[in-house]
Amino acid sequence: MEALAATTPCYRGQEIYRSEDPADRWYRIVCGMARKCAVMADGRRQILDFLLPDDYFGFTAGEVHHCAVEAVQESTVIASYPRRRMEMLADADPQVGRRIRELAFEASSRMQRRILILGRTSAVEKVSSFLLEMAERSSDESGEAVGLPMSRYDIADYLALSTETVSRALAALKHRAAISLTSVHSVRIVDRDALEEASEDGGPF
Amino acid sequence: MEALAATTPCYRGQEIYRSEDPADRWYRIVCGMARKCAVMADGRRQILDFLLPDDYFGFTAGEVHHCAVEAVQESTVIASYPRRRMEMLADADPQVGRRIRELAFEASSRMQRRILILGRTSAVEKVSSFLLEMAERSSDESGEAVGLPMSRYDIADYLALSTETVSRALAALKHRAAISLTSVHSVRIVDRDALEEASEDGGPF
DNA sequence: CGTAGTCTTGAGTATCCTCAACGAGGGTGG
DNA sequence: CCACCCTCGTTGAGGATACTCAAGACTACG
Repeated sequence: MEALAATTPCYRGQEIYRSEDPADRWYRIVCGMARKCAVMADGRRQILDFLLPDDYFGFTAGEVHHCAVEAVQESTVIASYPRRRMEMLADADPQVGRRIRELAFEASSRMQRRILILGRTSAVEKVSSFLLEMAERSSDESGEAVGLPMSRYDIADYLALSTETVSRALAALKHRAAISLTSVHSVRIVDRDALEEASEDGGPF
Repeated sequence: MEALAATTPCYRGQEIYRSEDPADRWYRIVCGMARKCAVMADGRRQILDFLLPDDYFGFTAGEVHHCAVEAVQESTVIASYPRRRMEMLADADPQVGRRIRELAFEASSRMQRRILILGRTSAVEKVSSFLLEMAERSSDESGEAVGLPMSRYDIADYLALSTETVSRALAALKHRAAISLTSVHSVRIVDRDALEEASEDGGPF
């Protein structure tokens, strides 16, 4: 598989593909971060997923993409695979075919987890769940410090909230001593139990 | 594929599988309707998907299911396929393997559409989008009558709203002459343009 | 060091949720 | 066949939450 891969460095904000582009390649994040987004008729943007290292994306049954993917960080590196040749490879090699199926199932599971987060009612619940998700996925484990390279606006579009509400929810969690903001784009989980509790019942105070 | 299928009739509310059950079969709705749901720690329920005829489900990369599936309608019929043997079949027959991949990609796309609906901000937008989605998926085209066999509570858990708000949104759409309620569980789309406008459409897919 | 963009905080308003009561079907048993 | 009950659906009033608008603080970058 990797023999067919092409790696591309991307600058901050670069579009890896756009909505309606032909879906003739599959992709994987090598390092950095990207966002999968859709723009609605009225101009509002919705972020469907943040893509982290080793996440695959660009899979579709049809011939075109239905959303865009853009690099979030400077120096994000993308590996891409020619779709037709990968499909031929999957047809020829059951092991590859099985791996692709698993990747597709995982993508589906990730979307389901997203729905569970969006289904949470309060803003604090959403933001807490988001932080726990990012902590688990980035799996730095470096003292529970979680990098949030995306903007607050990105987070808001991801959680279907306003930027102000995201800010306020972070402030509330900080006030509860569940997290601390080491910098604007780096959160440290101080009290994981408190954060998990906030992600479940989120009730104020 | 179909040679290995077992078909099972289900009564209303019957569990096809539960959360944490071993994931050793794949499924397809033959007729009727089912709901995929997750229960959170505090007892609240979230409906991740409504499953309509010819929808496949039960795919997962892991060994257990992470949510439950229950029949919504009386006399829902489910076809199920032994996972191991299907995987062997997919390994042996590239055509089958390709089909399974496509089904997985489609499941992922459906989840993405769900996220776009949940990301909509107002209740009327959510309900309008939901009705349009159901109309498209059931594809009756019988005078634009859409069957809603699930309860209002189910719809509420699907859209992350309260039952009362779902009722009010339906009443509002009725008042705008976008829909009419032929019965409690059947909606007729009177003015599709008005409904699409209410959903602030433009979402891709 | 200055500027532009991002982030935070505040005040007021709109929306949705909670609580509550009432009405409509669908079964069941008398 | 009717009365009854139980669930589900609708409607209303009040309160909580998040959004909008606005201004100030901070950061990144030239």
